[in-house]
Amino acid sequence: MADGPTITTIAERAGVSIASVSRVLNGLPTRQETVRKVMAAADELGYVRNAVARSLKSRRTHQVAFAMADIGNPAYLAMLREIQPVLKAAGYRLVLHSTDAVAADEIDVLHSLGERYVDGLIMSPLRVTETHLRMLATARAPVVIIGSVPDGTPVDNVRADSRTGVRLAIDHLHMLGRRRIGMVNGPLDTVPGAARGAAYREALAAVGLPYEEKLVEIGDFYRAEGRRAVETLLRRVPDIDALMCANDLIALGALDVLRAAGKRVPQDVAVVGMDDTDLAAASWPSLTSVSLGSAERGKAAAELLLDRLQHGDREPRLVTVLPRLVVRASTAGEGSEGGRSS
Amino acid sequence: MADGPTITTIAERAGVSIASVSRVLNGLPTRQETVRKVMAAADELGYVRNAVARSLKSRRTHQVAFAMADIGNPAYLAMLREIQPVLKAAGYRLVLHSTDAVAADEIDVLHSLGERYVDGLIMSPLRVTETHLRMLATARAPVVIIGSVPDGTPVDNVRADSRTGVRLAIDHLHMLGRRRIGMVNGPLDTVPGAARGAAYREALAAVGLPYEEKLVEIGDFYRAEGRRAVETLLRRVPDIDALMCANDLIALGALDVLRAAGKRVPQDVAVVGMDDTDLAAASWPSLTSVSLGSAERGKAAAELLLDRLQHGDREPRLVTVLPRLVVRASTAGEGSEGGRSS
DNA sequence: TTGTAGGCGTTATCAG
DNA sequence: CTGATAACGCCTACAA
Repeated sequence: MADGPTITTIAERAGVSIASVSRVLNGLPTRQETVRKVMAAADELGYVRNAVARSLKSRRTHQVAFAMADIGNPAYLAMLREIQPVLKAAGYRLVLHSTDAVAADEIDVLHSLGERYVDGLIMSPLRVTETHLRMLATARAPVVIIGSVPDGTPVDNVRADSRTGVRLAIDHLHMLGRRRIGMVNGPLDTVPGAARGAAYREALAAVGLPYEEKLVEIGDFYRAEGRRAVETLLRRVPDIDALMCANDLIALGALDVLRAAGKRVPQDVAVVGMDDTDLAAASWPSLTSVSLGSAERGKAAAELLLDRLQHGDREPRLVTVLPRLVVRASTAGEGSEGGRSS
Repeated sequence: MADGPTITTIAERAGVSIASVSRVLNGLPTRQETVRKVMAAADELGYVRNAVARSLKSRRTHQVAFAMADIGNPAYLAMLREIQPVLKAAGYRLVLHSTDAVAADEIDVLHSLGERYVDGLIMSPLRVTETHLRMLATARAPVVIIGSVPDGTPVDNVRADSRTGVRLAIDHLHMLGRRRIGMVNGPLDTVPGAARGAAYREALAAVGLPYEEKLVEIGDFYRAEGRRAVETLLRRVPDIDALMCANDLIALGALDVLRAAGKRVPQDVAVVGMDDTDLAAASWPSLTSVSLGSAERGKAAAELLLDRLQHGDREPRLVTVLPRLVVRASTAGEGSEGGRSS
């Protein structure tokens, strides 16, 4: 752990100037003899370039940050799994932030962009405040937002279409004959919470079902909250026959509660989740879920960012990923597993 | 995205020297009037410290790297979930690497430590080669290894005890009356593969069962490989009555195949996984699994590293995390879920 | 082809 | 208390 050699050390050892060392190290035209001497010295000393000094000079860190709302949510991990290799292939390191959906932490990340320790940022905020927008407008490095931002915000944006997603789920449940379809949502002041709540209402209308407040319960996007919410809902509407859950974690909480209450899934109550995470396929019974394309969104975000890092300014771009209903046992019964329809 | 202000910009604006600006920004004793002027200028300009320049000078980046073998394996994600908050709380950023268990990539990470873009490294190698050891011995920043390294390697080390873990599982299966207990392992040239293979043999001996080669199948630590291996095993030994799988992904693959083959779990074949990932609790049937304490190991690793970053040199330390058998439906039958015993 | 020197943005030393 | 000034390690004109 001794202090490492620098180009100065090498220069002395090889009996040349630091400029020559730098040239050799960067493959610039140099006399063979000099190249040899420098390489030899570098090898013997076990020289490794100092990335920090290099960044200071070049104004590029070859690092990109990914700020996710909740590192414990497999939907974000699915994004991470796609983002990482794309960046790695392009020679970028990935710096991770978990903001726990705390707006202040997100602002913090945005702020720290100014510190220039990364060349760009991919961010997935749950709430988008005025402050977010102001900071995005003045960010000192390219930002890609996974989630929705108002039109005109000068950043690249990758969106899910949870509205259509909810619609697919409700149609499915309706076709299965369900008529008392409840919704377990996350906070309404979050972007996804608001979108999914509105979509639920719309989708019910589309199939001719009335919207009833008693069928809706708001919690948070975690499994424990899902349990709590479904307990409440079940007490209020004992004969509820379907549950549209705003994400898979909530849906798993629902399965827990239903099992404990002796309700059969899907015979008594059908359950649909959202995000189609690994957990959906592995749960018991396996969970019908609306895929919002977490993986695709992650990949698209990484590619948008890379493109901007490489080709600089251009119009902000918007990518929308289409949802897909993945039908499994929690709505389709024992027999049919893994069927897919769009 | 214009070029940001530097302390020089501020100095000009405030009519003081850059030295004074630096002092104010770092809270060193300064005249009130100067403080005011500098802060005002900094605010107006929206100044943010340049982390790169700061690192060059201070020789600290406040970044730590985590190199995991497979970002798609929930066991590593469980570690990540613990590591991240610990580092964050201490003011460190986390840089992520996924090496996909390719030794060359791991060497690469170790090598890039010399670039000094991080202050330390947590690494979880599947294979430990001579080169690994040589590089660990000369690493230019503190390294914590999650996994086993030979005694005497000058790094902090957090270990699981998969030997005892396998033993717990085999005892459990034996007590349930299983006598043809197969093993689906990962590559034997990996540290965990070797350990678990040997442990299986030992554990069988301990309960008085013979070791039979036909009961063992080697694949890789992925679900698809688990499927393949179990298909082979099932063809070779149709009346096998239990499967010890080297991790949860393999075990899920086993469940897939058994279901397709019309075998009931656990009545016909009992299945045990390892790592006790989220997937184990959520699978169908839920999976009995040996917890090797992924979360605890991650946390311990982060704490060891922080401690070393803060208190410098000391003897390398070894932390061993104890395994725990988590019994679920895949061995205990429909009725009993989530029981725990050590 | 090579070396000298300046600068990237900070921090820290040392006179004033 | 403040202002020059010299590092930190590297890259790159520019001059030799």
